Amino acid sequence: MNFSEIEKKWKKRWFEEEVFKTDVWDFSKPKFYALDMFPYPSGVGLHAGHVEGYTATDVVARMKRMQGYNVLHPMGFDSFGLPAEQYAIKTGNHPDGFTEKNIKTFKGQLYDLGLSYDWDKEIATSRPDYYKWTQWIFANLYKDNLAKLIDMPVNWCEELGTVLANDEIIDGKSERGGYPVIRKNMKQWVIDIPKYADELIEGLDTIDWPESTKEMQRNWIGKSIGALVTFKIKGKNKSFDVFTTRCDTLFGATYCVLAPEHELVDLITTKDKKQEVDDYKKVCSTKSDMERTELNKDKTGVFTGAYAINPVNNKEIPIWISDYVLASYGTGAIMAVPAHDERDYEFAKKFDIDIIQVLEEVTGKPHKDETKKNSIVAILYDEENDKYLTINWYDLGGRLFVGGTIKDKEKPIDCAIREIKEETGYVDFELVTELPKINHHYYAYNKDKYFNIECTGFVFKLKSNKQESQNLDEDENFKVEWVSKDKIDEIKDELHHKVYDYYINDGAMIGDGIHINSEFLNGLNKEEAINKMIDWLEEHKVGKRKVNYRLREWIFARQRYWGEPIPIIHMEDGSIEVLKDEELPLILPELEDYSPCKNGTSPLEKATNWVNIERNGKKAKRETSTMPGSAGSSWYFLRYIDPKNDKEIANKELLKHWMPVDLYVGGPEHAVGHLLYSRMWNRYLYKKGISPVEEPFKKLVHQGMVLGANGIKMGKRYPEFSINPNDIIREYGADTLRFYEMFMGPIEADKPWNTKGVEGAKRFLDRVWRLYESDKIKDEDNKNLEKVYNQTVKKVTTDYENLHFNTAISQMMIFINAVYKEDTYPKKYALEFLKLLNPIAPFMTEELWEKMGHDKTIAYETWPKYDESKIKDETYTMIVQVNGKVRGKLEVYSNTNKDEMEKLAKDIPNVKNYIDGKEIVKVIVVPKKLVNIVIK
RNA sequence: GCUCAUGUGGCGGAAUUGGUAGACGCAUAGCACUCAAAAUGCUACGAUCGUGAGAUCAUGAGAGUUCGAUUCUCUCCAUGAGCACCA
Repeated sequence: MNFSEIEKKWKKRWFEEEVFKTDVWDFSKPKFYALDMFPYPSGVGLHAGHVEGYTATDVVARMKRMQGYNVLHPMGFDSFGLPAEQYAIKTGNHPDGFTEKNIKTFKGQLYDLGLSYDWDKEIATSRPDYYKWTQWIFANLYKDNLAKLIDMPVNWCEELGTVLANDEIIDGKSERGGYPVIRKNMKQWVIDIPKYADELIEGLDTIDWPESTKEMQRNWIGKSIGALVTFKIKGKNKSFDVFTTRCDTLFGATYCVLAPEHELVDLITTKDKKQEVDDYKKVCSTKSDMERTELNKDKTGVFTGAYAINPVNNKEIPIWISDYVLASYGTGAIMAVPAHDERDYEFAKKFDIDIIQVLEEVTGKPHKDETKKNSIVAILYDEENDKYLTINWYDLGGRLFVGGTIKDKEKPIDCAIREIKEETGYVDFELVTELPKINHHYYAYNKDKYFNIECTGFVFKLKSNKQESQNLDEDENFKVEWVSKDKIDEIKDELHHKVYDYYINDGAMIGDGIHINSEFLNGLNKEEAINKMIDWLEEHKVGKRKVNYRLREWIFARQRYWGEPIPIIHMEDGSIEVLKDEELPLILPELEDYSPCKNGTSPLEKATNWVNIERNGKKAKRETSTMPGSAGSSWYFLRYIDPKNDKEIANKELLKHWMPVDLYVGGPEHAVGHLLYSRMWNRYLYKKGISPVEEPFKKLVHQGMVLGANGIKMGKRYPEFSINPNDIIREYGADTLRFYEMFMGPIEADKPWNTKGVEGAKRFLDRVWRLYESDKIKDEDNKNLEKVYNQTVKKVTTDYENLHFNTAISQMMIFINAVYKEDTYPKKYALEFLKLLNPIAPFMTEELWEKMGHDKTIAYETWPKYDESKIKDETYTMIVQVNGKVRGKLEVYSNTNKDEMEKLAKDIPNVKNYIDGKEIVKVIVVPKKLVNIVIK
């Protein structure tokens, strides 16, 4: 097979005859919209990962055409971006030329791959006839108050000279280039995406997307339900709100923290603390995000000297400032409950602030007749020998720590000291820490009684071995033993074990339990208490239910040249005007020098004639920021439907017919960026009556990464293991490349490249080719192939539908292997098989189709059908198990009933060996599958 | 730390309303064709024991549910992705 000749021939024919051109106005057939994430046209060209994703949609698109769908399968280019800009800076040439040249290269490669795109629908985000509408959408967002200019802290990258969005930052460094990013206050254009937060979460339930991607979007939006609580400031007629998800722990709030940037800080700080507070604020402001998170896990903060009033009990609690509270989340202020929050616990420990437990964990099972009592569990640790003091009760309860019941009016700590002395005789030790109380239910066999105890745990350190005589009751019959850590596992008692857990994990009690020290909440669990507290807060007008989101405004301005100009004019009087529809597109001006301005303003500042204009007889300046890369890609799926329309985004009737996208394939790296922004813009356009659907992408699939032959990501690091699709096409042909990439494994998985596998793919396609050149193809039937043929049609069809290309291919291999074993290959099967293979190997199947006497393309032939009755067998292999292990197989008729199956099974010699002389306990018969005989 | 995904032969992978583990391919070995090689066609191919029939073990580790678990539950380990002081 001369693949390069064949591929050349068919590329030419498909192009000249416009075989894949879609008439979008043809509504007579059902529609199918198969979309790829369009590439950024870099100079490097396509990589192996593109090939996989693009081939996948192409296979489905080709099958759908044959199934009678009108298929829209377009491609375009996300052509604004940094590399073109950097090229422009370096050479002084306009980035447009560079971009269009790269687009040409890309298109050539996409043609070479045999992808059945309708190039009539091509778009590029950097072309004015496209970005006119990006600007139009922005103008409308502005008019609808969803695009705003606000003063806000932003991620500023000095080296790139621009502001970055959160998803453009990785580990505190810029995604492109890896430069440091700091926080800085700037006037910024933002899109108010949080307004759509709830809808964007709810919409996820209606679409067929990978669960992990949906989850990522949910986390990114970060909805949390809680309450706003108002705290008054002592001695001042002021108050502040805090956001909390745990208002049930309000009785345990022992201090409050404001973010250093909080507006109230200066107003409430007392004179004596002013210097300290100012110093701290200064330190925080110079810290970058990275320093605040990565390098500074250790809590810092200062006391303001002011006190807040806890609204539930009117207690005065100190107000601190600390950078562990973020100005940008919630209200920039928190109530701290150190007993039940890790961070507050750490902070309180460091600054010696009160810790009040208001929730205790429940262990054991409650019983209706319980006796209440208070008790202690004491852990005594001998640091010198790294051993713990335990008491071994042997059969009467196993190994335990020291424990005991608190007597009347005794303090828990005194009880613990007394019990250690009485039970073990040790007297010289000191308290290390007191652990959270536990609410424990248990049954005491020796007393035949149910108890409910509130138990306090203590940890002591042994100071010396000094020992006095024990003071034991008669029934106290045990051995005192010092044991090392690994022996602690012998402690099976739930209560004692829990106490030890608290000791090991030293920290706040985060889990659920019942409330204590909380007046009207006492005895309630977390959920009940939260609801009751919110009711109480609302009733007393000191708080209310509140939902908070992690999602922030989408920063929509970049200080770069190569992006859509923002269609905004700043008037001399400070007012803002938005360009009218007929003024669009606002075209990027050409520059002498495309490099960024030193002072951090956009390169467009240099286009003075363009910037400084007169409007309505007054002086005015154009906005010089441009839009981020994700602007043009947030709506392109709408434009493909009607790309040349200069009156509107796209014709409404066409949109109504073609949306939503039926299949969208692209890399998982866009899980939150592009895929969230697109959903928001589409939702906005839906509300404007432009997009006909709430969700633009009905089904989404992520292709995995194609790794180098070493199993490591391809790239600059290991160029020797990198694969260039061009080379593969030249050496093996596009059909082989497509076939191999589809056969590698599941589309979503990361898979290493294997050149031997490519050769195997080529070998199979050659094998098919030879079969069609052989004289086996005859105009007669071959019953032997009937079953496997129908199975193959069925499996390939459903597997393509579900994007399981690897198993579809393996079925086609099974079919071809079967044909090779036969002397005749019925012509009708031979023709139908070409259709099955065509979506994956379009070039050679077109050629073979033609060789078999057709002058029209195979692309619109009718997809093969299968006959279910031909797949079903008259017989099947019945499995016979004894105690779940396969001991025999038997070919039986499909209509064999249960009794017969059992009888036949028992007659198999090997089975007999196992069951003879044994008692048969049970026989499980699964019709059409197996018989399992259970013996004793 | 949190969330999610994944873990099966020498390798890529198949099989999940729980029912023959390893389809298909790669690699390897053997046979045929050939003067020979390549190509091609056919055969074998998880491990261990056994001449064989067959047996035992085996789907990251450990437990559990079940007549039966790669598939369900719990705990742990490893890898990958995302989030990361989000109150």
